[in-house]
Amino acid sequence: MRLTRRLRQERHSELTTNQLSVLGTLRTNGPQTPGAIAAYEHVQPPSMTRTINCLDDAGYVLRAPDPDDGRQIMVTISDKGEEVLAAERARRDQWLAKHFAGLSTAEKKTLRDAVAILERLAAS
Amino acid sequence: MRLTRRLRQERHSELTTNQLSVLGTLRTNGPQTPGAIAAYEHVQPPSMTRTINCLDDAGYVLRAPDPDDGRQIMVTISDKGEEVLAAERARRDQWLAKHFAGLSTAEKKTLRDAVAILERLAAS
DNA sequence: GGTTTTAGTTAGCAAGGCTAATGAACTATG
DNA sequence: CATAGTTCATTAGCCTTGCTAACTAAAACC
Repeated sequence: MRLTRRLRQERHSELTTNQLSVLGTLRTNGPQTPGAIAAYEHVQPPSMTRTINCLDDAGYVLRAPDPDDGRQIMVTISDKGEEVLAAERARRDQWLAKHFAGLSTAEKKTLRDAVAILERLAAS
Repeated sequence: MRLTRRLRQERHSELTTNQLSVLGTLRTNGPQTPGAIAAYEHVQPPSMTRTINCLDDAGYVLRAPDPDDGRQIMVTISDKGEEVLAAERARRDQWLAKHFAGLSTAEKKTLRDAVAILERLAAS
């Protein structure tokens, strides 16, 4: 919890950390249905619907009906979404460069390794 | 974000992860003023006031005026708070035992080392 | 003794969790 | 093929928890 809030302090874009996370998922994994995004982000579908609404209203994502299955909807990141994500990434790189400067090579490797392990635990 | 929400799913007590975090801080670091807790948890004082109100109303913490400085207030974990924290810890131990069973000794060491590094980054 | 600073709180706003319920589209079964 | 069940997204309504701005009371400082 402390780490999450520490990172929230670094956000300076117009988007929240949640919204950036969803946008990053769309960029990395490609267009997804709301249900798939919700599962990946570990929230219930209604929570994701609301986040997608915010992103949609502001033009960061696009909704398109699935031609094969009328129940499903594909969510895609828009050009505007790509731009804001790139800007945030640049800012994050600066932050990382500044704070990782004080870490040794071994410490950086420890963090990289830990990320892989935690990704697995989070997905389980 | 994904990891935070993954962990939220494991909560089964009557308290939220935020409230448990504050309670854990009080147990580990002893009685604190609201301002000190807010700084440690990386939130603004009004946010912490509200969380403490919730915990206070439910009897998990106690507020006591500071005899030396009339502006300050000391927040202390109550017996009920200790109990719920112990119960949550037992549940967490079960979860860890289950999910860490699939990790090697080296992987567990990596996670322990990473925690120390991240604590430093969060505090900076 | 009056001004400034500091600590905690109150008020009000927005984001984002959740469950329950709804509606539309797909699937399966008799 | 019709009907019943399932699945997906959404809506509605609740609560917690961030925030800033404003307020009160106590302390500190000319």
